Amino acid sequence: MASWLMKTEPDVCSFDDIWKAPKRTTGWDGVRNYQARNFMRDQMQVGDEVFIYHSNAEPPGIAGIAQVASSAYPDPTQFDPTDPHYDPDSSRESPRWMQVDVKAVKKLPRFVPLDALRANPKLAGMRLLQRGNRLSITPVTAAEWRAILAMGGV
DNA sequence: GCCAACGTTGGC
DNA sequence: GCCAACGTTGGC
Repeated sequence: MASWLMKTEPDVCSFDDIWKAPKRTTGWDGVRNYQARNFMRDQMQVGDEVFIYHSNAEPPGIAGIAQVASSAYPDPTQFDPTDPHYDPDSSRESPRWMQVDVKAVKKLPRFVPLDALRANPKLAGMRLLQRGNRLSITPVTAAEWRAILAMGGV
């Protein structure tokens, strides 16, 4: 089983929003980056564990644990001209953008802020923390996963 | 609101 | 295929 970190802006969709959604599950739509799409399409498996990270937040950081709840399927927002993520160059015959479903599993007893992640030497190599990283979906190693769980009080 | 970093686009 | 221009991300 693989582990991942997925960024979301809590003003748009927070961990609590996923928790409160029907079946605690939401479609992870709106990804418009090929590398992130390829992670979902080619590598994610149902049951993979996911940290939900709040970006553009005060403070930014990891709020909870989720799991991948579906394999990848076409993101419907790419076909909707009224949606901000509409992509006129995509087609239903050959969809460009994919999404997975994500199910909330557990809120971390302690929110783990970005500055705490940066301060932990065990996480020095973490993809999220590398200079200039903007990727909204990144792999998490088993050691990183364990270290962050401990920081979050699990 | 600023701006560094990065991905994408499109002219050539 | 190069690369300048542009748009976006996301911490601060």
